Amino acid sequence: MSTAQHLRNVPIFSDLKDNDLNIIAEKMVSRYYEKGKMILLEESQGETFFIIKKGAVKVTRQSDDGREVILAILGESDFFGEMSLLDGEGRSANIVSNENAEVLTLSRSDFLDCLETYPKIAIALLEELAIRLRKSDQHIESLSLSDSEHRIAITLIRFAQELGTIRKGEVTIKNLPFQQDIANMAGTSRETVSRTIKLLEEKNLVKKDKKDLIIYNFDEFRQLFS
Amino acid sequence: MSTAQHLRNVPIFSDLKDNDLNIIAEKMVSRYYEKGKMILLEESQGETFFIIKKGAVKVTRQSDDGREVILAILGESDFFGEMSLLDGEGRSANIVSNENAEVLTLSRSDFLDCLETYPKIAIALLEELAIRLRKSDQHIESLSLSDSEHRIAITLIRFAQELGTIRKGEVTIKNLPFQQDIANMAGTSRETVSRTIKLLEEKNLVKKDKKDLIIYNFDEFRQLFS
DNA sequence: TATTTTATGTGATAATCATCACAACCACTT
DNA sequence: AAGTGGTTGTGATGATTATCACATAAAATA
Repeated sequence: MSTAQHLRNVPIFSDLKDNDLNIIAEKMVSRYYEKGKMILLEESQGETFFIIKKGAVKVTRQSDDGREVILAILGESDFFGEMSLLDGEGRSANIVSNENAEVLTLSRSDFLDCLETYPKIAIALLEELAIRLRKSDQHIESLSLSDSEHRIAITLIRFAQELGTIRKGEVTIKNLPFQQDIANMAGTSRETVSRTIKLLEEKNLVKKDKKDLIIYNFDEFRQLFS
Repeated sequence: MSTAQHLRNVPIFSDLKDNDLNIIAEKMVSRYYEKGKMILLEESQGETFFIIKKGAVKVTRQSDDGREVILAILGESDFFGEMSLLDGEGRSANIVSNENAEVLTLSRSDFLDCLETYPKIAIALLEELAIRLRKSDQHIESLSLSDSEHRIAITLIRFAQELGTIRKGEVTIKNLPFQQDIANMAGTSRETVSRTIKLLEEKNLVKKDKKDLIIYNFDEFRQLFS
């Protein structure tokens, strides 16, 4: 698939004419990262905008003693790196490839030019940031007000929404992330995730199937926990 | 002061020519809210963009059982309401006036027109959303990784940055919010806030002075807790 | 297949912190 | 000055959950 065709799937570019899309596509450069590689380092200067062509990345923040929070897991057609381009501050999060990943990159100046030249892109980007802000707000609420069972359930809901496939009300999360990663998203410990998933199984709300997790009744599950 | 002059102080409008500013100013309508009034209700449809002319508002989310999280406290020249205008979703937060407040409002269509007509506004707005997203990320990190003392200290730092005045490294937060509000921002209980501030006083890091709070050495304080 | 590494399950224990229950305090109002 | 409503201080208690310490399982590598 050509670069332009990939861009077509990215929400912020989907409004553009083929012609304009090609112009942008030509400015983009592909890069590859092996699993576990650091793509962006916290505190470094942000000079690049990234679009995920293939694979997935983790957006994390780390404390001095090495514990990490996972702010988000991004997948194909998602983008990142825009924040420090927009406000000029340094990076505030680390980005690590979660699988072998291929990304398209755009330089700072090309990115900013795009925004000036195509107001539609700026508006679509605003929309995307609003969605992310909304998710962050929910995340903050759940960390502040919920106990660990709820926080973990909400984290599973997030995964279901981003990576799940639905079949008659039953959602299957293929390749559920490691318990440690779930814990880092839910703001709890790995052991608590283990115990809580067992608990949810005992309540007949979910079932583990090898590397997958099935939520029997997604609507009910959401009702229960959010 | 005229409406246009007020707009001049709002970051997203500050790049405009006087002429354009006046055109926008004419479309805006003033509204007043007494202390404690609900300005925007969660779940209602978002149809208006607001700029705070005078006073302050709390951005909150509430759980079924009535507990609330404070996501932010906004003051003069800050704005809100843009999220559901941008992504078309319903409101995700409540907005309550924290003091008697006066706001300027712009209708959905006028707001969206602005963005189309003046790309500079869209870009400035992107910048502002990026800053907010960054703050949210920090908030999430602190809720996930820190104990209550750190979370409360970080909340005080947020207040110091938004409402504080500096004098030779010493920051005074005038009119420190109620302990209950601090607790709702820090994701802890009112009692813990009381005990923790006492603890910080015993460590000679801060001092209470009637309704104000003084942080003796702001840089050191930040170093210690973030 | 055997071996090593990585991930998960589970009990026991201790630490943190929310909650309850008041007392004390402060700022207004009457 | 006394009363009232809202805010803050503080002890006692119990619940939740992190942490430690392994056992088990599964995956990767030799």
